[in-house]
Amino acid sequence: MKLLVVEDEIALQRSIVSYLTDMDYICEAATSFSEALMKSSVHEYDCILVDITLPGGSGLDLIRELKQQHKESGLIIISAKDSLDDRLHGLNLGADDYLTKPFHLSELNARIKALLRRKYFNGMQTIDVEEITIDPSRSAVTVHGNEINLTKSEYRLLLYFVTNRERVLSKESIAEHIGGDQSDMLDNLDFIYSHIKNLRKKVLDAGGTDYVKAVYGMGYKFSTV
Amino acid sequence: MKLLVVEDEIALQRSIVSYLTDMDYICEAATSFSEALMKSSVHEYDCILVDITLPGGSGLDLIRELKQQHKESGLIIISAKDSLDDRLHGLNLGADDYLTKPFHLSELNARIKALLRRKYFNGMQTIDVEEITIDPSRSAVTVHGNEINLTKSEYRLLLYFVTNRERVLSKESIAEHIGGDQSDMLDNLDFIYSHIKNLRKKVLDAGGTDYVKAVYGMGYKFSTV
DNA sequence: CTAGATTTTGAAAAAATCCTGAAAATCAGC
DNA sequence: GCTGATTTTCAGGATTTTTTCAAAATCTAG
Repeated sequence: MKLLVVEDEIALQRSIVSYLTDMDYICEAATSFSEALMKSSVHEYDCILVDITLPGGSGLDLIRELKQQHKESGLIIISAKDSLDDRLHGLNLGADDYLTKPFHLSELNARIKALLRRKYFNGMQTIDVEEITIDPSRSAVTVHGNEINLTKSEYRLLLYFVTNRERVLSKESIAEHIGGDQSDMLDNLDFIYSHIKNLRKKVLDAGGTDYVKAVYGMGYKFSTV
Repeated sequence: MKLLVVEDEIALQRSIVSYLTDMDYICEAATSFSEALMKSSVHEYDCILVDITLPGGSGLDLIRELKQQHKESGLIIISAKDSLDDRLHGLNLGADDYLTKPFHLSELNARIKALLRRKYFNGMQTIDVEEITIDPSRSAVTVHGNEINLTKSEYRLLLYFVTNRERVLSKESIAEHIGGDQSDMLDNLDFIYSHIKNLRKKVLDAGGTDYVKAVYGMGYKFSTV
């Protein structure tokens, strides 16, 4: 399996490449958009990792280009940004998964493995967490294969959770990711409770497990471990 | 943690330095443009506070210089002006945060804390001290690999300790770091005893060592030597 | 060694947070 | 404009954490 790592922070790039090489992947690296495009036009990669916070142009454009050039390559976004728009945008442009910095290399490895398995075994572009599957292109969610009906807020909430697994997410940041654009509504975050309650209920009613754990005083964590 | 305070109003400079020293930061001060550049070229500071209304040259130029000189230092602008332009300008030149006069010292402290946290903990995978491992991205703490469950205050306390190893931390500064946001006047610091007791107990129960040493009459020191 | 100050400890009061159910407000489609 | 769905607010009770308090243990100065 051959990978391309597009990352301008040399230290991070090195540690990623080193780790993935140890995992028996064949790795190449690029530090800029142009280099990434050039390399990907010559070689065929099973999976491309892209840091969309790369300087010198929007990373999202690179994703569009890469996806056009190499429809077969899996695409994983690495981002320092914490913005829902960027993620949805990236996923809509055809990325298969994404990872928010900082991340564990083992987590990256797991994502790559999952992506390659999906890519080569069923070709579905979905985010899978245990019995929950999210299809961002359709904004559809299934539990044990049965589709459940989520409201927009619940869907955003779930997406924010599953893309930040095992992390403690503050109610403030959750509110931002549900609310969309309004950033100065710090007065009352109680509506979070309702959305979490409703999401939990729908997942449980569909026979799923409640992975949403409250972390007292800190927020919530979507934990499958 | 080492800070440089660039402020020409002596009274304000004194009160800032005095307060931040109480918070157990190591502080140095500069009263002019040239002094700031000189000091910053000799020492490496974790964070530099700049009053951009400094006489003898535009403070924004100083920011540009400082940022060129020391890309690693965090940079917080202090200004009497309340203009959006100045703020944007400063941030565009590479400042990390911005504070408008007059401000509460506790507010300044909060900004510094947040900046240092971003600077040092984002991108860092874990903080390891002997058998204790802290994963800031997950707010998780393990002792000998076993996760222990800390409350918010205990977690903040531990984080403050491990990032200031071998230094005596006053009860006042510890209280500040636990309290987080509201920080006016803390008449009674006894609650620290409870948090320290609980943190010690949880670490010991997990088979760890108690590195929290009381320094009679001075405060506490997290010492592994 | 003693006296006074400081730290430790346990327990109880106070405060904060989370969960739930239901009502009020808002939004979207017709 | 109406109607149903969605979002937000609100109040209670349950739970957890934080803070207070007082007694016991420990420490330092003199």
